[in-house]
Amino acid sequence: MMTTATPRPGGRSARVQQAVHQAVRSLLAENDGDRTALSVPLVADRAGVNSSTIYRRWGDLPRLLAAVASNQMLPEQVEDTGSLRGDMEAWFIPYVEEFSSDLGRQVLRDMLADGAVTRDYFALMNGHVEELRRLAKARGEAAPAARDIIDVVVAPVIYRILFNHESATELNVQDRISLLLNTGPASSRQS
Amino acid sequence: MMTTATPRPGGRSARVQQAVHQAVRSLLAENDGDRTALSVPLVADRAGVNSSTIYRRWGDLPRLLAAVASNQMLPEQVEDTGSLRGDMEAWFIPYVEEFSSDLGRQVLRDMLADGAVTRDYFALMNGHVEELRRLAKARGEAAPAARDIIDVVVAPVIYRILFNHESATELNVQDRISLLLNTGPASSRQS
DNA sequence: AACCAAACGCACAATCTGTGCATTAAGAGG
DNA sequence: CCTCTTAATGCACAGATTGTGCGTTTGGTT
Repeated sequence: MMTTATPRPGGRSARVQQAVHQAVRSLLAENDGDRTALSVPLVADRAGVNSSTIYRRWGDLPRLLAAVASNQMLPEQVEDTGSLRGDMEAWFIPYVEEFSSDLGRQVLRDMLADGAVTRDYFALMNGHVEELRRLAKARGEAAPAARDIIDVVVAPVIYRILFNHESATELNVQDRISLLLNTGPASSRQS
Repeated sequence: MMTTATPRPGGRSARVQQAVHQAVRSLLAENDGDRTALSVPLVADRAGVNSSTIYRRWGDLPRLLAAVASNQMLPEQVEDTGSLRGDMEAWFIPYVEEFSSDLGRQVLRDMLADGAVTRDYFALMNGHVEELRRLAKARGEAAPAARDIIDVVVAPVIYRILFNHESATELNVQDRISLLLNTGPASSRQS
């Protein structure tokens, strides 16, 4: 995906990458996402691979973790459910469910450690948002600007996950979608 | 601040903490925020302190970096400029200027590595937001809910800094504040 | 002045990092 | 099927880092 494009996608390279990624995931799960419990040699042993391979392909542990994270965090493909609201819920709610957990939050943070990976990921997210809009327009629905979808729905949710460890229920994703689509509770309650 | 509360605030402990924090900051600045260029012994030497001291007080390098970051990221105190808009601009714009830079973004990420520190920081941020509202209400102004201030202004800005490396000018903080205060461009441009 | 607990420095074994050099395997072309 | 080419991997190892047991120092207290 947004890992290093392998010139030989079917061969040993691919097997090694899969083994290493799997090793990272299982080790993280075993230690509840504690980074200090991981090391390059540990991952290498678990993957049945030499440490030097990891150093060469990924540079260091944080970047390996970032690569694994970005693969794990791919949101589901956008699907046509018949309405923009439906599409957004089907696309974003499972995503939030997964990454608002303790382990999911750690995965998010791992990805943030590598700036290049993170930007690629943002671009991918943006692509999915554009796809949502394309589907809506094809149905004749009005669609908010991509920028607004990010700013009103995605950003506050991710921000609150990262900074305040909020759970999926606290985050109230459906309300945020309603807010975006101008059909929910008032957007700015003054007091 | 939100580092370990020292039972002996005036003594050697305080001096050591200051020396270590300063050492981290200067080393990070010298290496443009490259974490791989730092290590516990390096910081210890620079601070004129033994490595074991750092291991004991902070546990490991990521947590030390998180502690330093959270101290560095304190937003200015909220001040009364005569209007909510003015208060918000005076409070948030310099903050964004500082942390939208490459180095600032790295500091943000360092803080995120420690969940406890991050939550404390969120609480502090929330406190400042409440202070903004208190001042506004004391002047007889209407004030948006704290939750909305975070979701409309703070979250999108921080999200875009973290995930898309946007610069202060791209972020358009003033427009976001206008959006919050319902006096700016339409909140949701449909197309 | 004497005491106590917290904080620190020292020393050191275990582990990890990262790189030169040899070896293997995937894919291309005959 | 065989050979060739080269990217990818394994091996070995010097240097650096991690993290802890133990003795010493410091600062607040009585």
